[in-house]
Parts: sequence; C-alpha cells; structure tokens
Amino acid sequence: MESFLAITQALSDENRVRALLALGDEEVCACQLIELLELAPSTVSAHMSILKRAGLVIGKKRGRWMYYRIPGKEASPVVRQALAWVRQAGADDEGIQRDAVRMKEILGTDRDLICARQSGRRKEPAAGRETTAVVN
Amino acid sequence: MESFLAITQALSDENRVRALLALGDEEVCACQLIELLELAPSTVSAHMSILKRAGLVIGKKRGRWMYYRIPGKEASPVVRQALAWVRQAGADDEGIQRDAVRMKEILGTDRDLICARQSGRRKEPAAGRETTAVVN
DNA sequence: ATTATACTTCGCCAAACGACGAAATGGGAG
DNA sequence: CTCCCATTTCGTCGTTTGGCGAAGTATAAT
Repeated sequence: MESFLAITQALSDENRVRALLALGDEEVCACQLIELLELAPSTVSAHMSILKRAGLVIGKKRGRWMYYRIPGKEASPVVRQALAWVRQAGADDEGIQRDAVRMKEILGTDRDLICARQSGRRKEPAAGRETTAVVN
Repeated sequence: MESFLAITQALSDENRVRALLALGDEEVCACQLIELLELAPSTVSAHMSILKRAGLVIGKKRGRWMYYRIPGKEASPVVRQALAWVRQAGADDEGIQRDAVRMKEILGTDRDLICARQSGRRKEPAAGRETTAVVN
C-alpha cells in the first residue's frame, strides 16, 4: 500500500506528470526538464526525487549532469501498469502534446546553451546599469 | 489532464483507496463504509465526494441511505484502466485483504443495527444517568 | 406536523505540499 | 589546488488537505 500510495501521490501533481511524460523513451537531463517546466531548479529536483521514490523514474548521474529515464522491465508490475495508464491518459491531452513538441526542440538544442541560458536567468535582476546610485 | 489529476488525487489517500476497494462489486451504504474506516461521517462523506468527482464511484440515494458502487462500462476508459490498476495493486495488499474480510462481516450485519451503533457512538459522553441535573 | 435519523456542508485546526532562494554538495576544468 | 557550475538540501512562506464536531438538509417514522 505504501508503494502504491507513493505512485498515486507522485502522479497527483500536474508538473510531475508533465515531467514524467516528457521523458518519453529518451534519457533527459535535469536542465532540460527545468527548461520545459519553467520552474526553479530546486523545485524540479524535488519533483524528480518524488518520482524516483515512487519508482516511476530512474536517475543516473553522468559527469556534472543528472539524467532521468523511465524504467523498463526492471520496474515492478504495479509501476509498469501505472506507466501504461499515464501514457495512455497523456496521449489524449492537449498540454502533454504541446510539451512533447517543445521537448523535441529542447532535446535538439545544445545542453551547454540551455544551462547557460538558465544561469543567466538566475542572476541579472534586470537590464539596469550597475553603476547607478545605490538605493539607500 | 484535469480529470486525470482528479483520479490520481482521489487515489492518493489511503482511506479513499480502502473505501474504493471495499466496494468490490457490491452496492454499499455510507454507514457501512463509516463502520469499516472508523472515521467521522463527515470525513467519509468528503472522501466519497472526492471519489465521485473523479468518476471512480457512483452514488445513489435510496430512501434515507446513500449507496455507492464502482461504475461498469459507463465509465471512461481512463477511469476503467485506473480501476483495473487499483484492484490489481490492492489484491496483493495485506490491509486491503483484511478490509475485505471485515467488509463481509459488515455487509452481513443488519444496516439498522450498524446505524444505531454509530448513533450511540456519536452521543453518550459516558455511561452517565440521563436523569441527572440539567446542565445550567 | 413533528420528530428522528442518515448524510452533507461549514468552519476550524494541524499537518502536508509546492514553490522559491540561499547555502551545501560533488564533479569537471583551469 | 582552486574555481566553476549543475544539482540537491535546507529553511521559509502561502496554500491545500484531512480530520473533527456543529449546524443544515432531506427523507422516513410517529
């Protein structure tokens, strides 16, 4: 029951379902999921950790990057059935389809470029000159 | 997506899963679910309402009683697949099996007796005489 | 018509959740 | 060794959730 609830809880958040289905059959880097979901890295990390705990996703660190994928036959029957169910439900979903298209773009983009873009987004409060007077 | 999340959210609480699986193929009265789960009537009512909203359960009022059942072919494919999945997962679960046994007892007991027992539980702070002085 | 009763709705509380930014971690790169 | 940077962990905040009892609603029973 515990492991079953881990799955339903993992699937009960829209962003997690989006992340899960965005994986498809590829191996996807964390930064690419961050790019897709447009959430803070820490938030995405927490989501992926919940999906991992449920067994719906497998994470592997390679170099500096973290790659996620959906498990195959190594998954328990309950997990496999859950995955089949989500995929089925997702296939009919407008937003999931849009995500799939967007994900293809992202996967076609250079990873370093994506990460650089994200680093830029994290800093740079706005396009203001750094020499302007100190706000007292 | 919305309706999918309604299902996963409904299934992400242990007591709701218990209630759902306790229905089996029978038509079960609210008071019998209250008896099984040992929760306040208002709590069980809220749970069943969430299961209803997800389409996992159908409620029908007959006389004073509210009967719940699991939908058959009238359910959407996504719901049907979800139900198949939960049932599969529940079949292996220790607690769900115990619930099934207990549910048989409850279904074999007279409904009026069950309701009476519950009324008794709601009132009667303790075994005090009812003739004692009026509480000003 | 009034009362009893089975269930639901409402208002409240404590706990869990999702989001963020800041700080910590760990694995190249210089 | 030191720095850099992708990711995780931690602390916080506002929202949602699950629980209860009290009050409300609807349907017999008297």
